Amino acid sequence: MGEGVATSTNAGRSAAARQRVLGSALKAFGLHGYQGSSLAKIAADAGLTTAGLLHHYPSKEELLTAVLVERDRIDGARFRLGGFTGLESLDRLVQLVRSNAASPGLVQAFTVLMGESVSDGHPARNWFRERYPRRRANLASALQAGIEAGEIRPDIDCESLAAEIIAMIDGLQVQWLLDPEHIDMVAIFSHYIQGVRESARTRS
Amino acid sequence: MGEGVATSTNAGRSAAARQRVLGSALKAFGLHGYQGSSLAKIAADAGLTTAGLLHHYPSKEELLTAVLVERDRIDGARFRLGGFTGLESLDRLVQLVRSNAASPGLVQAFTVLMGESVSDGHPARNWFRERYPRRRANLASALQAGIEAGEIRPDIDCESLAAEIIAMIDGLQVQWLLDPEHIDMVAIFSHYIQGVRESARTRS
DNA sequence: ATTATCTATAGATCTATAGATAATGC
DNA sequence: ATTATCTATAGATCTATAGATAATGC
Repeated sequence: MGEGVATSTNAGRSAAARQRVLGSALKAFGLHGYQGSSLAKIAADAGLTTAGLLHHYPSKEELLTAVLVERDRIDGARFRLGGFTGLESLDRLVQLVRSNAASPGLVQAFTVLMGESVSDGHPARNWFRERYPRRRANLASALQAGIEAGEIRPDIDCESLAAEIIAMIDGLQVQWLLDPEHIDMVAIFSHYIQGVRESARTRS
Repeated sequence: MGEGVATSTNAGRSAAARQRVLGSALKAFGLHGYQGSSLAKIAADAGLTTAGLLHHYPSKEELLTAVLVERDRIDGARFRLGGFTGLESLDRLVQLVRSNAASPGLVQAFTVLMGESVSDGHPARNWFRERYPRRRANLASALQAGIEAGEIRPDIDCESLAAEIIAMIDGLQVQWLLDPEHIDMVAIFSHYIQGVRESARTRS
């Protein structure tokens, strides 16, 4: 307990309701996509009416934005590779994929929204457009540090390699979500990363 | 013109209308996704009313199915790698990605539907669930032929490598669609395939 | 006689707003 | 006095059906 505000205060009730709504929204978006989810069902799942939900998030678009911002907050450390550089950052990515494999619901929500987001005028489009350069830059600079440490060959194009690795993560998630029994996402990614390591490291 | 049926016959008018509807539907699904597209707008774009469209495709789901079946028909030869085996099939994939890069509308439609399809109960889900094993088996058997020809190392797991390569194609498309100026999908994929070639070929 | 297409509309949504009610805050 | 939540509903969809109309088919 001890954490957060008492639910008998207004601030506490509000914060608790907002959290429940974010959770229900993420679940609904994963199950049915953004366009396929209705505020009424999200609200009911969070124990509110539609009007009650809209008191906290004034439109469906702002609710989606709030969900994405919340993920940014929670994932803050996750994709930031905190402290891992060079070849070590590649192993760290394998760990991230492994932890994704344990959260199919989250992965499904992100994959659905990622797909929807490439359609014109989708409210998540901007978020994804900003997210990818961030992810690429993050990974690219970790790899660049590996070059400077003499661990990675200096002729590697870190930005392109980062895009390539991120594409592999995203693409494998689709096949895995559609057939988790048959596609061993962690094994395939791990094998792929072995190949990247071998071709990227300085020949000794 | 000579091709097809005269548009003054019933069969001809029908076939022409069905084709227009399929084209409008594919365009709409790419722009707004399946859930975000309305039959009224698709019908209007094809020069029909909603009821007129539903005469040809009796429900929205059946329209989506028809769009996907039509793509199967047209792409029949495309992903089938017809005749290419072993390392050559990898070069053929680079050509396919290059031709995709020239059809952003098509790629967008497929990426949106692919994303939506991982949500529960989506009408495209089954199609994608069947499509991926087909694509993987196709590519895997082309690679297997390369092993038998002594061109590819026999310890390569062709099925896993096929899943890996297909994941790369799909993942790159997302980043490319969101930022085509910045992501050179063909260059990155081509570079990736070079790496695959080098690690897969028998050492001489 | 059959087929293509239309008008009209039922019935079920869905998002969002207006305004009431009941709680906490001071 | 402010905030959380509700009831009620406006207004705009959306899919699909019923049944009419106008063309082609034989």
